[in-house]
Amino acid sequence: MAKLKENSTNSQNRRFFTSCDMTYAVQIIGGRWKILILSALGKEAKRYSQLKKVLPGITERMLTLQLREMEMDGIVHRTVYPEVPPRVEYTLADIGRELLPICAQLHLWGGRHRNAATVNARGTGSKPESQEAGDAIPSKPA
Amino acid sequence: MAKLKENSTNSQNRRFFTSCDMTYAVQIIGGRWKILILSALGKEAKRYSQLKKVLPGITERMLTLQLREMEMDGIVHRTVYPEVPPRVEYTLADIGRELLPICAQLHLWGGRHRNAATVNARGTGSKPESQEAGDAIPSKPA
DNA sequence: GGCCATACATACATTTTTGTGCGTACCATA
DNA sequence: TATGGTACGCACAAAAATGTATGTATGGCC
Repeated sequence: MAKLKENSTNSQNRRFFTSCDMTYAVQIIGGRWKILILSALGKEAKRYSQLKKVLPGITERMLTLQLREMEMDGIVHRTVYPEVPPRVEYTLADIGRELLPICAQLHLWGGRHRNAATVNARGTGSKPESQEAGDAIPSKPA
Repeated sequence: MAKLKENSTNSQNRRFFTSCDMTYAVQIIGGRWKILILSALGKEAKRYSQLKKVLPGITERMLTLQLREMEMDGIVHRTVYPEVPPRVEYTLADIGRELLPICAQLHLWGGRHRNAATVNARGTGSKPESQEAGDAIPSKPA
């Protein structure tokens, strides 16, 4: 009960963020899995189960949710083949594909920076090994 | 009680994310305020109170937290002038400055995309007006 | 003394994100 | 009949992010 605070700072900010081009973009690639999925699909279309394999540690729920959001955001396409064991393929839309170079730059920046910054401990273990996340990361975006 | 699950998928994923260059980068610019602060500081050094003015709706707590994190991540510098009313100036570090072009691209992408995508309702109100967030957004990054 | 401003800190509450565990429809194959 | 695979859906739970409210130290000014 008490107050539902529909007009709290939180709500207002949320409204603002979707109205700012930059934060809007960050909301779309933000979160734990979005860019990884993006990169994974950057190489080629993949089906649900393939994405699961490629993304280490993602749960089915998260994969579904993220894909749904990305679909709503118009950066991936979803194609259902009404076959016997169901088959669903995910593809990058054009606007999604436009994000790939940005991902690549983030990847480069991350690499450079992590070597420079001497482990300022934001994770738990933080061994500075650059695991490449399967084929999730586009080594050559173009 | 029950289990604290130190080795839950969550923890493992967190570890993975800091070991992947790309997600590492996203963690740094991700969140509600990071890029806005980044962009704001991209133009010129600013002090705490100035940032507050420039960032619509941010709370002092959030501003402090974000700045602290960005400091730890080595993308901003913090300079304290031991004056009578305290004065603290925040500057972009070099690695922070390297993010500016990426921000600019995100900004561009966001602009293009939001015009194309016909409001798929991720926010509350979602009027497609592109507010420029004060001077937070670098219109010409170079 | 009382009030102002700055740049926070701290306890607490709420919201959002992410994860856990289980179930389902379909048909095939053993 | 039992089991297996695909691509999810759903209820619940834990964790992380964000917001609210209040306090603090300093010295100047009235």
